[in-house]
Amino acid sequence: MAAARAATATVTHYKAAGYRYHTLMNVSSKPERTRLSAEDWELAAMQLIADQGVGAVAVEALARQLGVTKGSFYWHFRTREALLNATLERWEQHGEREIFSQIELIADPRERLPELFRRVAHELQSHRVYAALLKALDHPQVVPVMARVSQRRMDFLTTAYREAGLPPPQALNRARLTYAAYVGFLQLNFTLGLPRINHEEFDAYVEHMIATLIPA
Amino acid sequence: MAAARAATATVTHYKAAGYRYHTLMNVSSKPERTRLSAEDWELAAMQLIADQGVGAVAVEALARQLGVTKGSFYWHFRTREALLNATLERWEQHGEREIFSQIELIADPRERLPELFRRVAHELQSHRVYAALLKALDHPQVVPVMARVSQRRMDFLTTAYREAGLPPPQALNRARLTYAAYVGFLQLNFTLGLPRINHEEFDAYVEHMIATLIPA
DNA sequence: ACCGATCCATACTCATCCGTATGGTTACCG
DNA sequence: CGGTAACCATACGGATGAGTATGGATCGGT
Repeated sequence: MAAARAATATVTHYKAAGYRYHTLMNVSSKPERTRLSAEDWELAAMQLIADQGVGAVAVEALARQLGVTKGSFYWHFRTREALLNATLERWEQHGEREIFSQIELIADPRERLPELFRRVAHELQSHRVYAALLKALDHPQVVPVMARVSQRRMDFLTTAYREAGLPPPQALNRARLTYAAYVGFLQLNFTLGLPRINHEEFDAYVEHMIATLIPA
Repeated sequence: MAAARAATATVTHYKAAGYRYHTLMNVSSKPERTRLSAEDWELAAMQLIADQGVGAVAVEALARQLGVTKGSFYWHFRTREALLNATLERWEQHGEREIFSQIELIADPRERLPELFRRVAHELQSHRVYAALLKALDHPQVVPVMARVSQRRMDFLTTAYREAGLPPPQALNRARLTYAAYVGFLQLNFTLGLPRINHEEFDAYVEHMIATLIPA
């Protein structure tokens, strides 16, 4: 009765850099399962959030996807809520280093903002979790996380605009405008699929953003 | 056994202008129920969407709020999906006339955009449904509606920017940027509650938007 | 080789919510 | 005033998903 296990196989870990690797690529042979850890559940949950939103994080569905049953889950986590919190916290930690570490290496403050825009624009796959979390703000667990993350990013933008020459009050408003444009863009694209903008036109849009929002 | 009826009373119809009026304001007296129509259910659903999102539209919850039972609902609608579709369609119809009818009366194209910005900014209560619908784009029923509405608004913005003097390609990109800023602003405010911006500072932000996005 | 700790499967309970069936009540019309 | 259609209540069935109980399997250390 231990069949129906290698059914849904493709796991494709979210940034599985350096983690334990027991993804099963084979089609219908032995599942070659390793035992799972709490981390595995969190990563799978994160992937699920990116693909289908926070609401899709159900323990039985996750268990099927990982090739186990609920029994495993409730050993690692006390409740579904606990998994969500752990996953969100992991995302918050991991996500901070993603952009800021790279950007702060750019010496010239004038070049920092355009470069930030271009990089963010071309790394969209990494922002799918953020977009999914935006749509889940009615869920009380995600609100504080998103509030912290958004605040930090806004602060970053504000100082960047100041360093680019804007007087403080304008810098704050420009940061608000920029961040709102970023958030809105996420929504209007890979959640709503507005007239699927193509590559070169997208680049033109990014350059237009830079020209409009960043002071010469 | 017909008690537990005047429990949840406050209905506060969404724009109940000219509709049948059987909202019960009294606290604990007779509910003075009139019989319901399909329209009543749609309005209540719309209110619920604005308050708690699309996912909260459950027929038994709605029935409780309206002081009836499911039996009523399934007389007016074949299914829950049907109610959602009807509600969304009603919103789409009703929402179109809301802004455009007023704005197109403004003769000078140069004044049209700033005026649009100011009005939209001060009528935020009316955009709560739109914000809730943005968070429900994983729900297949809302996607086509939002696609149509967003496309129409984008087109409106694009021609407005052209009339304000921008060359066509720039006008399109500026419209994209503006609309993204609008959408993002909705998210970051009454779903996420970022540092609750106050009134005068908010006006300053709107003027900053106008100065930044609208060509002199 | 054994044994305790770790990990997982099976089989439940319980709550929620959509939808159906059916009979009762209220309004309206001739 | 009587009857038909519109409206609603009650009581189901069935599906889903969270959480619990408990015993079996597996791993690591000694």
